[in-house]
Amino acid sequence: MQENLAGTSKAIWADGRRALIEWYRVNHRALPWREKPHPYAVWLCEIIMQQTRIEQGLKYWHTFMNTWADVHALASAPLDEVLKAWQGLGYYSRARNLHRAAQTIAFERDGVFPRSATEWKTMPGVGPYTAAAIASICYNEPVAAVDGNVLRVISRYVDIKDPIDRPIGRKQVDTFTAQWIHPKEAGTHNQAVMELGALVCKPKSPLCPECPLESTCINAQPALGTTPIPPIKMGKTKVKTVNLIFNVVTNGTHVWMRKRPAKGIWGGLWEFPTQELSLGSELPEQPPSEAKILPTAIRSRSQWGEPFEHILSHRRLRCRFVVWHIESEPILDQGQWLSWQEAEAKARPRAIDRCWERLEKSCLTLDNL
DNA sequence: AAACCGGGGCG
DNA sequence: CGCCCAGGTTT
Repeated sequence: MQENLAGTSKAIWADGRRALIEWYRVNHRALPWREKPHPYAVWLCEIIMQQTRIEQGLKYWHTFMNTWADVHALASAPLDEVLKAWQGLGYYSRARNLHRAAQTIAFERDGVFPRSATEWKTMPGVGPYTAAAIASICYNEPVAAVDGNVLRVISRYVDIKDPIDRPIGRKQVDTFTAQWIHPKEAGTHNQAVMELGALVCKPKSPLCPECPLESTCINAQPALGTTPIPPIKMGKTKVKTVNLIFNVVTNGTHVWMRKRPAKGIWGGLWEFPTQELSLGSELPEQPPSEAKILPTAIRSRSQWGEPFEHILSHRRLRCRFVVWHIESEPILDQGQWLSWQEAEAKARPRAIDRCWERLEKSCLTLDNL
């Protein structure tokens, strides 16, 4: 593959690069951080957009920019408020790392952003892709930003036969892009490859006839709807099924909630006390025994919510909540009483939010208890 | 090298 | 229902 970069093919890749950048200037989507790239806006955007579609992340980016206009404001905000603004986006460690990096930049670097990709990589939450993206977009440092789009586009373009989700295929993409990156317009070039992947070189049914790289692409398809072409991928880790019972303990005005530990799934978010049922067991038809969850409750009564499913990338959650109306304070391991209004203001996982919606629908919150 | 870590959208 | 998304961190 490296030898393809030498000799005659080198001129071909250069032609493709020129055509690609020209295509980008005409066809790129207008995104707010593209007009005048500022490190804060670009960094924030890159963190939010990790494993996230632009359309989904865009409103979060606006919320963050409007709420915390610069790195000092973000660094001074309570982490809980940052997590609340992040609620619903997923991968919550991104929010915690974003906040930590903001504090480093604001308090230890006096507000001075890193400049090189190498320097950016020392920030929590900033890996090889994000560091290259920021350094190239903001400073035109000639480093290749390789994301999911780039892996797909390049593996097709230079016909990589090894799985790109394994080190062997990944290395070949890195080797090519490192030499292909435009020396003077790295930011435009990187964004052009990604934009091409999003708009033209799509995972299924790529639009080869519209592609600026068609004439130099080894895998270009003559017509639409033809045989799928690389990337070759190995694989998907198996999804495990877990049964969860969310215990909504309330005395009418307040609800018992607890904050999850900072690391692990849904780190730092608030939840109802949750029981994980043993693997393979069915979701029970009857509420769990009162003694197990509310050892000291007096005169409680319970109501089932209807079962629902919540899908994560690596888990299939079969969920059900049970509402415990109690008249005395429960003794639980951790957590605290929150008014429904206070609880509403806490950052919650989507699965807990699903319970919330159903509780509201059954008029169980606030008024109608 | 593989697992973990969310949530949404689309064919 | 499987696949993918402007990936990084931990084991």
